[in-house]
Amino acid sequence: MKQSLLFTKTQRESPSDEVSLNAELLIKAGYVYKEMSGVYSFLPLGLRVLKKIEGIIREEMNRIGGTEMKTSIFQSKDVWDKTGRWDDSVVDIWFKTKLKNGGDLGLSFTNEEAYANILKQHINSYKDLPAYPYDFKEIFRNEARSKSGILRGREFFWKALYSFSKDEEEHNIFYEKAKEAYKNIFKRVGIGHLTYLTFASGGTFSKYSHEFQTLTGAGEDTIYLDENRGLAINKEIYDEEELKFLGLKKEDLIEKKSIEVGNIFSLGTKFTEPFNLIYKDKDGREKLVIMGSYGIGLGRLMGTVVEVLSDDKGIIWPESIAPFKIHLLSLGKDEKVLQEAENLYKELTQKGIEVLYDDREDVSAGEKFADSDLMGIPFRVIISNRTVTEGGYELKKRTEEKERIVKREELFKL
RNA sequence: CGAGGUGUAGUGUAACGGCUAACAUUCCUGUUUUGGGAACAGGCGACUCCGGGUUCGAAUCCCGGCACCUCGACCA
Repeated sequence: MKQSLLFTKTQRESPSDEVSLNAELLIKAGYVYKEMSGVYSFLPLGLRVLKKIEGIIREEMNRIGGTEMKTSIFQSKDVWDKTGRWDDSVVDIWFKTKLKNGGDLGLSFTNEEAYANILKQHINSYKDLPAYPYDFKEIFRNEARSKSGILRGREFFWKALYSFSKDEEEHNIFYEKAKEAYKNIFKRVGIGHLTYLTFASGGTFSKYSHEFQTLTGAGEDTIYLDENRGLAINKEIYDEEELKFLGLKKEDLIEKKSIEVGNIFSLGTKFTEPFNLIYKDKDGREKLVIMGSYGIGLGRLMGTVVEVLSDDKGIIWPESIAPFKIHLLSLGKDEKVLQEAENLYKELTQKGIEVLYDDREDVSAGEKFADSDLMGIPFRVIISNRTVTEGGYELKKRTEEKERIVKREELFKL
């Protein structure tokens, strides 16, 4: 993409109504626009990052047998009455409205009931199981207070997968696979080294759920971490008894602030029972389906990466989720420079390499550098009078201080 | 929802109860410039969050509302 066609503009000053680092940088660099508290629009650059994250999650979900679909954001009262979760005294974060004919309508705040209801139409036999449907979707929660930029919003984009299994054993096998898939996801988006499997409250059907907590001061959770074992326990359930049960020693644990970037949960028959979601086993006996849920907030994940991987100049995207791989800058308006930059842009683009080409002719070098640092694209390639004279291109990684001259072969090898 | 704070051009800030609401940046025009947010000149851009009140006079004081931020409560 040519930067002259990118309508978004960087800002020098931080917005006065944002304190959190992720929002500050994403707004300054033109990735997101704040509509209202807890509600952000994703601009072209922001959407590209979100799509990259989506792609990684999709690959990992498909690899463990996930089948993607798209469920509606609109939810009917009837479905949610089955579990009692339509009731405002049970769930107070619904956004609800009325249809023209007076009927009730709610906007999805989670998906368990919707999935159980849909699967009810299709699951009859043990031959139909297991099933691992999932979707990417907007979720709406009327939070009393949103905070921390895009880390906790009233509208957010998530991936939710629900597992439907014949029995506990089959469920547990998938649950472990999901755990590994989640580890892969966080590793691939660049925060694996700071993300820990964390034991958290499990509810009625299992002793624990598992959260994936990324260490950052911007987080709203407190965990007790055993760094050597790579395990943590959420403060919510932290006590002597739990520690003993998990085999964790108090003296090995350190208290850390963290943000929950994902969670996986065994639901047992909590949602299948109200929907009478049953199947016939080999002997013709009816059994309730065992369910599990697996969620990741994509916007939160994106914000967490910014929190954890930025410096005083701006964002530092990992290659895997950067909006572009290369930021190509032309300096000055010398004909030769512009021509060479244009050629390189075309060539790289034709090879399928994502390039943001800063082709603005009337912008000073310093401003281009500052913009580039702020946006955080992994590789910067500069074409200027200097490089034209010397031959080759100037290459600098966002994570490195010094640039170096590379020949075209070397660049294309990258 | 409880507590505290803040609302002024697109953005960031300033202005004693008193002149045409100022400065920087962005943007536009022109000249000059091009390796770390360049220089000069000129210009556009604000019902000072909304509604009411006090006052000869309100961005400024008072009341009510709304919005935003922070702490807490809440939070699969």
